Amino acid sequence: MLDGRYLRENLDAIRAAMGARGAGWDFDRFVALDDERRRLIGEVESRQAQRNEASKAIGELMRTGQRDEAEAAKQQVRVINDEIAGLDGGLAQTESDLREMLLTIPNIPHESVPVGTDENDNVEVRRWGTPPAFGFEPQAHWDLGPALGLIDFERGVKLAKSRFIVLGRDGARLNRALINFMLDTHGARGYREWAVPAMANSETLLGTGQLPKFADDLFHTDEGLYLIPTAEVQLTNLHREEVLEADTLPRQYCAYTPCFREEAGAAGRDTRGMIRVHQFDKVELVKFATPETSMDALEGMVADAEFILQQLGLAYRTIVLCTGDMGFGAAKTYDIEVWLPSYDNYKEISSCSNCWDFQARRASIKYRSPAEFKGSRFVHTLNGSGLAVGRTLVAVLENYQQADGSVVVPEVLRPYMGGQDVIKGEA
RNA sequence: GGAGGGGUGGCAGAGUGGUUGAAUGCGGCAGUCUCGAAAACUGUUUAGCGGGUAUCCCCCGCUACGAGGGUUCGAAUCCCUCCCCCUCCGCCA
Repeated sequence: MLDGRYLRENLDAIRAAMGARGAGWDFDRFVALDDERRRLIGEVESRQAQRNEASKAIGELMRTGQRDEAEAAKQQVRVINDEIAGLDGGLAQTESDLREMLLTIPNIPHESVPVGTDENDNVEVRRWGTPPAFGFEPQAHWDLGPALGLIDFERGVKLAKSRFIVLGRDGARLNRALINFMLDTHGARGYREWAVPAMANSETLLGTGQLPKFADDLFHTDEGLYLIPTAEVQLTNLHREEVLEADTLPRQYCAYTPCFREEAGAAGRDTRGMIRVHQFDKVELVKFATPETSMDALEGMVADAEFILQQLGLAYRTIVLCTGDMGFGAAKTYDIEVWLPSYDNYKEISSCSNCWDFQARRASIKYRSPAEFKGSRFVHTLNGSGLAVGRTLVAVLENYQQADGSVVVPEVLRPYMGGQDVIKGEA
């Protein structure tokens, strides 16, 4: 959510920013609603002041026994109250319209973000590693995984529905090894670990921006709860409606959770394999930072996510998303893409964003620094995958496969696999 | 799930319809004292919104005592619904 006052005072700049994003928004309606809102507030408040004054006087009249005068005054206040009620109705409607508008306007791109219309305008910033050269025809994970008994697509469908998978044997162990490796690695680099609910309420989803605009992407229960699409939701909302002390910033959090996505509108995309499924595991990174440091914090977070891939020896490239390709709440986003032989290309495995004060304003997450300023200010929130575990598992299988159909376990994972160095099919 | 109790400022805890945004205590901040600190004493200490001035300095007003509705001239105080917490019972990993 953007600040209504800031919006009002920077209409032209924000109009241009939304143009760069390719996001349509009715600025004229906003201005009209905002003017109307302030006019009504003025009217309502002046009458409320009258009423408070009169009520106080009535109390005095009652105490001194002037009943007739009191009754007359009461009648006057009733009239005022009727007026207030009438104005209030209009004000409530105007404010809810306004709030709805503010909740659906996307974030303003940071000045360092390249302007563009879609993913073709994203800019690669670096590459690391070399895609493996196989002396044989490499298999895609959707062939390799089932052959080794690691991934079972059919049973995933049997247990739930399509786009759910089952991991078996060393697939399950490798998945768990990746989770533990990622958590331990980030933990050693200054991220505090949390375990959070896999379900969240609507206030929480509103705070991070999944609601109200993207309800179709979420699974929900008939009790009004939603399955989380990412731990970002929970880690960021840990501090919803809180004021943090500046000397505790930046805060760096991480958590492993399953993630659930309806993937409405993704029919036909990535249908093969486990690249796009309804449930996957992810280790998430979240930071709370001051406005002065948040851009550096973003670079650091990207480096932390990249470090996992470096440790795993997986080739990747990092790109910065252009204005037209960024997510709703992001001011700047880097995607990290890992090399996947089956795609003969790089495929997204992490997305790290600085949301600026966009989520903080929605969720009311502030910080105070008495030595620097009075009161409190909104923090900046950042989030990034560190990494998507399912896709990492795919990348390990495909990049580490051998001519005989086995898979070498990356060295850093072996301690998490009981020393196992190769994955073979069942004997 | 059943029965009962309760949700007030950073914390503790008063307040059951009329200058109560809210006593008191603790904590925090500032000052006096001190070489400095402690103690003591004095003062101060919520947030959001609207307007003025103008821009984070102050002034005026409105709103907020779990959330939402209602009664009333007026509600932290009365009524209804919901949420949450505590105690006991039941159930359960």
